[in-house]
Amino acid sequence: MAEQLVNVHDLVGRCPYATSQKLLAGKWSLLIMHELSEGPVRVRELERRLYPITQATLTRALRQMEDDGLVHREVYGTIPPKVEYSLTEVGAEFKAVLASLEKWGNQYIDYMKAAGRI
Amino acid sequence: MAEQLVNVHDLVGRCPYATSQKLLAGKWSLLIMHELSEGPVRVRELERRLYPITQATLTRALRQMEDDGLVHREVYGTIPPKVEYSLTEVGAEFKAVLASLEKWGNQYIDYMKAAGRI
DNA sequence: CAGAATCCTGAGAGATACTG
DNA sequence: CAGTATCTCTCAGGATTCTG
Repeated sequence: MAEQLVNVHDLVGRCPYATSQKLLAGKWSLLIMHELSEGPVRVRELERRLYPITQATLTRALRQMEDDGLVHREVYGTIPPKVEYSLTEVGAEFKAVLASLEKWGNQYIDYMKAAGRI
Repeated sequence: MAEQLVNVHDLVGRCPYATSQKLLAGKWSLLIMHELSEGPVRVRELERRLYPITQATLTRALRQMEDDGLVHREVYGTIPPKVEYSLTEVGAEFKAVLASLEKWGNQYIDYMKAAGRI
């Protein structure tokens, strides 16, 4: 019996780690999830908070995340236009991850500072 | 008073989210953390589990993570060579994040399947 | 077995200008 | 204000070869 080598790319949609990696791959997705974690935010406001992200990049990221089912896009038919992004149901569940990530991130920062590596 | 725009890149080393994003940015870091979460693993074994990662890419990633203080490299002066990677103290703390990520990842997969989007 | 050294490619992100 | 359309460019990652 030859050893079977599993291609990890094929695990997206099956393995929670491979899937998460894919979803969070971008340079901005994690930060966007965090910004939306406390409620809907308008595009312009996101742009400010994520400075120096560019409009094109932000739009691309948000659309991708919408396709991935993480965020919801709410369009108000007003002039001037108003669009708010918020977390979907599954997206909101991600807040648990954000919480543990925040905790660990702070531990990490403290640790590295104490070790003089920051 | 002009509005101050904070550059999120400057938050690395201060904000837990910006910092985590930076650390997990790579295509493989999250998966490597997971593979090492249950104990030391030899390079060759990592290569197999992370197929189709290339040797050069794996080495680069591991060295970066070593610099970041996430993993430890143990060299056994034997012939043939044997090198094991393991999580450092802070690296091991990351297992809490992996746990919540695993939970969420599975929720996500189930949710998307139920919605027929996978 | 582990990894160094090269070269190369492509996808993602930045910059810019324009529209309803 | 939100979004589209291009174009450019960087660099992370892939492929390959070589060594102790």
